[in-house]
Order: sequence, then C-alpha cells, then structure tokens
Amino acid sequence: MDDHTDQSRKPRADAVRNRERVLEAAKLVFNAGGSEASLEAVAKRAGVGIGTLYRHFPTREDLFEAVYRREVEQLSELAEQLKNAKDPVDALRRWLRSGVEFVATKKGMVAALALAVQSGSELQTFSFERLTKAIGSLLDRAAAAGAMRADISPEDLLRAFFGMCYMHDQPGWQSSVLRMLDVFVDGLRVQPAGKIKTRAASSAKPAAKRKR
Amino acid sequence: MDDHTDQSRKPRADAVRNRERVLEAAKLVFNAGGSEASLEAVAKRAGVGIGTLYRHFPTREDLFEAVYRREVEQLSELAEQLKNAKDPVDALRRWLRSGVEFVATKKGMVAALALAVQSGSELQTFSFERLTKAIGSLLDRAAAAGAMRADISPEDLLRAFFGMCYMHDQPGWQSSVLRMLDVFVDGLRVQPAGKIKTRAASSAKPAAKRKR
DNA sequence: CGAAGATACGGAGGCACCCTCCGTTTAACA
DNA sequence: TGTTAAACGGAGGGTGCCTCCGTATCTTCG
Repeated sequence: MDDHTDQSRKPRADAVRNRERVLEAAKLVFNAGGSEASLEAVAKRAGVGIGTLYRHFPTREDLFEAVYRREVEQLSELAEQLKNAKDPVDALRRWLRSGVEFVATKKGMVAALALAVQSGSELQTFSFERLTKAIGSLLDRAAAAGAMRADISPEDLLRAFFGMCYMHDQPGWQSSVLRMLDVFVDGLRVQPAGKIKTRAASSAKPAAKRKR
Repeated sequence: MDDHTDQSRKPRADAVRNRERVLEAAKLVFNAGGSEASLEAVAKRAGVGIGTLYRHFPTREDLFEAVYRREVEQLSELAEQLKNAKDPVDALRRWLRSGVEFVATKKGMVAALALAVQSGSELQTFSFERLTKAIGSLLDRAAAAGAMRADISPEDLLRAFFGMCYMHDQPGWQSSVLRMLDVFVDGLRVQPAGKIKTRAASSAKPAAKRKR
C-alpha cells in the first residue's frame, strides 16, 4: 500500500545504461527498414542478453513505443503549430505530408504505429492516442470552418493513412502516397451525401460517432 | 528438348486429390481470419504431410494465389460488367465497395493480395496483374469521360485500397473503410493541381507514368 | 570499507514455425 | 505383374519468441 513512488533507491547504473543501449540499437535496426527484425538481433547489437531486452521492454510494442516516442511527439507538436495556419484544410494536408516524410526516414515507424493501431482495444498505446488527438484537432478545426465534411473520425483518417504507408519499401511508394493523400484531402472538402448523384445514399451507415 | 507438353502420362490420382485437399483446408483456415496461420496447421488439417504441401505450393504466396484465384476473377469480371454503367465514377465506387465486401467475407484475402502487391518487383502474381487491369479499365474510362483526374495509376489505387483494408479485424473497420472510400472517390472527381488554392503546386512530383 | 540485500544480468531451454531433403510408398503404364 | 517415375511425408536443421532462474553487480548502511 505504501506508495513511495519516488526514490526509495537510486536506479542501478547498469540498468539505465543497458536500457539506453537497447534503445539505440533498436533505433538503428528498425530504421534500417527491418521493422520486423528479430529482437534477438537487437539485443546482440546492443551487446546485452535477450533477457535484459525483455525485462526493459516486455513487448515488441513497448520497444517500438519507446523508440518512436520522440517522433510521435514531434508530429504532435507540428499539429499544434498548424492550428494557427490560415487554411485549415491545407494545414491538414501539410500535416499528412510531414507524416509521409517521417515514415520515409524512419522505416520502422509505420510498422510500429500500425501495430499500435491494431493492438487496438483499449490498450494504452500512448502514440496512438497522441496522434489521434493531433489529427482530431486539425479535423475539428477544418470541419468547424465548414471547409470539410464532419463525419470522418481521426481514427478513420489515421487508419487510412497508415494503410497507405504500409506499402512503403515499394519502388515509388512515396510519391504514390503523396498523390493519394492529395486525392484524399480533396475528397474531404466535398460535403458527404446527397448532392452527388451516386444513387441513393452514398453510405450505408449514417456516420461514425466522433470521439473528441 | 522434346517438348511433349501434353500428357506423356496421366497425372497421378493421389497428387490431384491431395492438391485439392490442401486447397480446401487452406481456404477454411485462411478465411477464418488467420491469414497468418501456420502452413503446418493447413497441412495437418488437410491430412497430408508438410512436404506434400510445399511440393504443390512452394511458396505461401503460391497457396494464397491458388486459394483466392476464383475470387480475384470474380472481381475482375465485375469490373468488366461495370464498364457498361452510365456513370463511370459511380462504377468505380461500386467496384471498390464490392472489394470491401469480398474482404469482409474472406478475411485472408487482404493479406494474400497485400503480399502479392508487396512481393512486387516483376514477379508474376497473376492476381495483382488481373486486378490492376480491372481497376485500370475503370479508371481509364472515367478519366476519358473527363469525370476524374487522370494521373492516378491503378497501382496507386490498389495500394491505397489494400492499405485501408489492412486494418480489418478492427471493431468498425468495414464502415470506416466504406466512408474512406467515398471520400477517396470524391477526391478523384476533383481535377489535380492549380484550381484549388492550396498554395503552389499540390504535388511535388509531376505525376506517375500510367502503365496501361 | 565491507557486508547484506536488492536488483539486474544473460543465456539455456521449451515451443512454434519455416523449409529442405531423401528414404519409402504408390500409381501409371506395358 | 513388374518396372519405374512421381509423389508422399516427416525428420531435421535453422530461426525467432519468450520465460525462468542461478549468478553477478550495484546500492546502501553500519
């Protein structure tokens, strides 16, 4: 019961050092494209035993999270800044493009985030929540300005985005994704059902409930 | 040198039977959602040795291809029919929705096709080519009618589509994907750069070269 | 400083899967 | 029915995942 969250002791030096080493090795290995690289390879590269790796990061996802936390935060902050842009739709577009940029550099990021999305349910997944919030604020602003349909949830958009990026490591993926994102954003400017003569209602379900 | 492609012999009965058994088992296992199921599980379910499975289908991809060939052909034919629809954009939309329908039923199909897309390069991948052709004809028709931008390749679209579907097995994935596809198709109706005031050119690269 | 105790280390080991190889079986043909 | 090519099937070698626990090392306190 005694909630001595603070230092009942100093954390062991070797533990701190090893954690850092693993993180460093993982970053190298994952960014090199091999987001599916074996954790044992990471451990070896870090010069620690596999047991140590698992103690620090019980789950592959945990490791991903730690490795890409900084990047996620950067993307998050970018969204914050873009809230001040004049054109809210353009802001969204720019944010998505930056996302592509990140993915291009950190190859492992897609897999990491996709995993975070999939692992789904109500797991913590800091990254997913953070990005959802970021994208949500951009969406809301654009929708509030009437510049964009309002029935698309941040989760929808994130999933679509990751999905598109999932095909990275293809020859021309990057320009392809950029093009697709443009199409997508253009589509968001169109108000949903009715006005387009696509027979009846354009969607079976009324709309997803927005979370935030 | 002697090119006796025809029956120098009748194919062995057990070989034919086993091939069929494996196919059947694989269909069951993959459709049950586990597109990543172990091939050994498939073999066991089929009542054959693992060696037999590998002889008939040297690659996981080969097996996928065989299992989903029929479905791919159905989708392909649907595209053929839709070419006669009045509104070419609507035709595309409908085709994509049917794709979602397929994915919903045959869970393994996404993984199979995604793998086909990824394995990429110039591997044969019958399915990928077939679908590319199908979607290409729909795109071309819509573009020719001036109802849609013309710089999107079938490959682009396929990748985006699979990407979105990759998140199946999520709670609300199906309606989410349908919504996203609507957005997407709406976006395709907008002509590309220039007219929209999104600063400068809307895409870094000029456009992908269309294959067909 | 030197013990005591807490904490972390690391890799062996059990499990699952991948894929290959080859001795044995079986079907087709004469 | 015998010959022979084709197919069978599973043992085995490799890799990766993850757990468990005996051992090593660090911190603290006397």
